[in-house]
Amino acid sequence: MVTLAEVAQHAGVSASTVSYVLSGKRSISATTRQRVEQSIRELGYHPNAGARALASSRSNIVALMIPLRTDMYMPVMMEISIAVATAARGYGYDILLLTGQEGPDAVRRVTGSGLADGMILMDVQLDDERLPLLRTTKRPSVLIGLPADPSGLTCVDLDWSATGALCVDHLAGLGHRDIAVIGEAPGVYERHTGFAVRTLDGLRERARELGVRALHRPCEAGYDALAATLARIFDERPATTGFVVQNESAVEPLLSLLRQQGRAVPEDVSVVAICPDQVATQAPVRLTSVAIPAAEMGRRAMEQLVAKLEGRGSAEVALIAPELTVRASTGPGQV
Amino acid sequence: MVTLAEVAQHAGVSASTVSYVLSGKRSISATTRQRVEQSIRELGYHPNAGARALASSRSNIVALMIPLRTDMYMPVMMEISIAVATAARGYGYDILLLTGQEGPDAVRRVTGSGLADGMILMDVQLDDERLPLLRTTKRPSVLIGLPADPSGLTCVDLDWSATGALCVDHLAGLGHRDIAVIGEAPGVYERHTGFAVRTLDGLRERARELGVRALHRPCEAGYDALAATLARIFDERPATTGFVVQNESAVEPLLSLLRQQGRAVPEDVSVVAICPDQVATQAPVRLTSVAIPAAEMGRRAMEQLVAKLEGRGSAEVALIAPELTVRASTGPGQV
DNA sequence: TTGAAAGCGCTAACAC
DNA sequence: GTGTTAGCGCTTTCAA
Repeated sequence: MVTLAEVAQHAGVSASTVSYVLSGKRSISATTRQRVEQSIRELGYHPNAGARALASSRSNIVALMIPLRTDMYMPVMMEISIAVATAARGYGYDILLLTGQEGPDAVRRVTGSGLADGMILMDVQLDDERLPLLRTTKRPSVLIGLPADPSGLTCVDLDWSATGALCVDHLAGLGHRDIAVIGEAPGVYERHTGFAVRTLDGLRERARELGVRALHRPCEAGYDALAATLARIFDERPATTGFVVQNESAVEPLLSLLRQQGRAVPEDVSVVAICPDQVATQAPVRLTSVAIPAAEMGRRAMEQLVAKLEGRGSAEVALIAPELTVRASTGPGQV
Repeated sequence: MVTLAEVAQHAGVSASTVSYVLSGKRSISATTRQRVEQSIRELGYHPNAGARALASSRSNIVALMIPLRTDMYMPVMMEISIAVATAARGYGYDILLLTGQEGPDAVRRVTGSGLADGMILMDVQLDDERLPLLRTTKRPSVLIGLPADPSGLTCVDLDWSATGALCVDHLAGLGHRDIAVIGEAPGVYERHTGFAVRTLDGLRERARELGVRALHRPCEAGYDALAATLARIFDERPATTGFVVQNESAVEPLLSLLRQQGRAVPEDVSVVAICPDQVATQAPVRLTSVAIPAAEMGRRAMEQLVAKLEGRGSAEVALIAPELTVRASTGPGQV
């Protein structure tokens, strides 16, 4: 293993000079720099991460806590993770992957050991049990998601409440008066997962304002579960002409079933989805949808974290405005 | 920040004693151990990761390289990652998440800096450019996937070749003579991704042995792409009665289209899928399928890696035998 | 069963 | 612009 001292000797300079060439923390003459860089290349030197972390008390690692659950839509989680990791490398950080299984203990462990300089948390619940810890730790953190009380925390999230409202706006604007919401699995609401609850709240409030009826039904993954849910909906509200779907695994089954039942989309029934664009555009009917900007969320979370790590930036909530793209699944309701 | 020295002082013992209590590498009297553990708890001590890594030259971190691409089925990647991370914690390791974007350089960086003690690589191509490096590095690694030449490497994978053969066996056994294979996106084959190529090879060979005709068509994600692919297949081989699908995003569209065309599954046409059980059981027709044992692959990869890290275990290929579960999507072919 | 002490490789004062 | 050096907090001989 090549050490900094060996590089220094090879280049005929002192250890600190090599260190400063690497960090750029003080000016170095062009010739010295070149000599050092040459030696580094020739010897194949790589700075030792542990020694660096010990001496500088910075690991250049950021922890990312992902959910362990299987009722969340994995591609979105994955896209966020990849965006975080990619952005992190751009700032010189690596990502430590933590699953939610350790819960708050993981925060303590990572934070206490100096393993990571900061952390990003996904799958935030309204009353998340990790929050008290985050507020007291000196290590910076960023949430992807918005808890009930974000005070003292930095959060990045889609504005889910506005997303719900936007869906109603669109359908109501087209003349739909009876809307059904096909939601995430029941467990998601039972855990008080922020995005699902807020979407519903925003949607219901706007519906009330506009005098539209909104019926919400959670739905497990799979064709059969959706079939049952759909049957119940038409049973309770036969006049339903508009659907809002916030459940990726329900999208295809829904379209398929409506078709089988002879309900044409968008002539008889309109569907708005809250899902990644990829899902919306790959469905049998191109779906009018509010996109989930997974990559942007990941990227912005990392940006915020770096700002905090560098002493800039502070506790704040950054909500991304939802955008609804009209495609082929929505049309006029009753005239 | 609490240090080991402070704990030692508080407990009235030497630093080395505290260290040995923590590592268990030498016997400690019960009373001493209790005193030390008490102090650790009272002071809220967490060993510093950097110092540990520096002194022991082991970071207790394992790198996991995941693909950056979006044409792989994310839920499987995610499930593998979670299984790896979960297993890792059980062995006292944390996971460093690397995306494929840095390519071989990531291997060099992580390996050279001592950031990770070993690594696990996903999305392995037959002629993967990272392999030469892995063979020469002293740091242990495990591939999830099987390259063309696995010599000197440790690999864990589903036996994809046997998987392909198994699908043909099943369909041929039911009397189908004309089989169509709906595969992954073209790019997956163009990159020579191991699992896709091997599945196809195994399938074709068995088809030849059994005198069955097999037509392979790659397929991009999405409803429209599948519709085009399906049309071509029936155009070229109108007598096709059996399908093998190795493309999760094609499953629902396929069933939906067959239904629309009046081809009943399994009465007119049989479908075997190669996909996670979750996909197979949630489809509108419960699919006969060969499961992708994502969690098992992740767990076993981590097991192998730990074995190598501890000096046990060595280069070897561990193939998981495929299992075909008969469900409702396959039935007798022409009589 | 325990202690003392020499590093591990790097960073960042502090000197010049 | 560059060199010297004192740690960073832990592991692990060596010695008792």
